[in-house]
Amino acid sequence: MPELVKKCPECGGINLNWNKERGEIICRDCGLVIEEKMVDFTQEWREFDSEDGERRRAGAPMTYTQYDHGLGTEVGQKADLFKLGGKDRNKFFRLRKWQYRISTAIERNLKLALAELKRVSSYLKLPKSVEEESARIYTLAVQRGLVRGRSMESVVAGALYAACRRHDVPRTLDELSEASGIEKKEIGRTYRFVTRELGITILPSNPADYIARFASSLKLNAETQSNAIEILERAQKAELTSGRGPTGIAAAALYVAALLHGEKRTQREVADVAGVTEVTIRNRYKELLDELKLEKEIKKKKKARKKR
DNA sequence: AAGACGAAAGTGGTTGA
DNA sequence: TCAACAACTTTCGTCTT
Repeated sequence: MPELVKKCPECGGINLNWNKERGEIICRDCGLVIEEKMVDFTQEWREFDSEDGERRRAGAPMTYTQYDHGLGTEVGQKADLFKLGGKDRNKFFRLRKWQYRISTAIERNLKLALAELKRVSSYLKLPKSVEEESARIYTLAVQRGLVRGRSMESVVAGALYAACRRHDVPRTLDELSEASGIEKKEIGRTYRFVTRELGITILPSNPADYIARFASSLKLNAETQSNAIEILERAQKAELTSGRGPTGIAAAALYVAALLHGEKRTQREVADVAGVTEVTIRNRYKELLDELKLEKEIKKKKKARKKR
């Protein structure tokens, strides 16, 4: 936990939960997401085998976010020139030419793409692990020639979207779209294409993964939030969730939970943060009421309000 | 007047013949 | 490759608070 944040600015509670993977600090008392999208400060050593503890002294960790995996060697250093005699100097130029040739179109493409990837990733403040994963996916995509016929940016966005999903830090297509400037449709298309071609299996994202983020932007308290998750679990048991958009379900669960806790939000407000329409919320909401027998509770609430 | 509700038509994607 | 289909959106009129 970084030292900067010790208390929750909302309720003053010190019971904070730092979720490194998601880059979030969540107040257990009031549910406020204090440092959403915070960068992950932990180092990534996972490229190394842990059997040999000394190994980490061998250099910086290999990383996919450097276009040559951080292992590149420059042949063209000027200082070396003066150490060489005439013959060797020819050799030097030959080597340099060779080096130039192998820095193929692929590598140049990668260099550009990874710059773009970093840009978008930092705009969304995604954890390093996700950035790494998406860089890996993009690299594979380039090697398989999947970028041909598609814009580099859209493939980058697709890779990021996939990586987010794999790490259970889902971002909506809308968010990716805003960050990358690529149309939602296009991102979805390349995302599907790339994952299919690379044989990457991605489970449908869990609606619960969206709750914390949505609840935070709606400024709902922790009780409401955990209630929403509870509703979600019941919905899953009633098989209301399969085939539906996870964001819509999450939004509806939050909407109901907010009603039940007397922190009513309009359908529009909830719809906006979840990136769905009111109609979808209504449909999910209705299903929730039907299947989970929540009508009574809602009616109770209404009566309670009338009394006042 | 704003919010909630629901019907109807349209969109983009999946599936199965 | 095409048609049927499900989920979701857009739009719009009506009812409720």
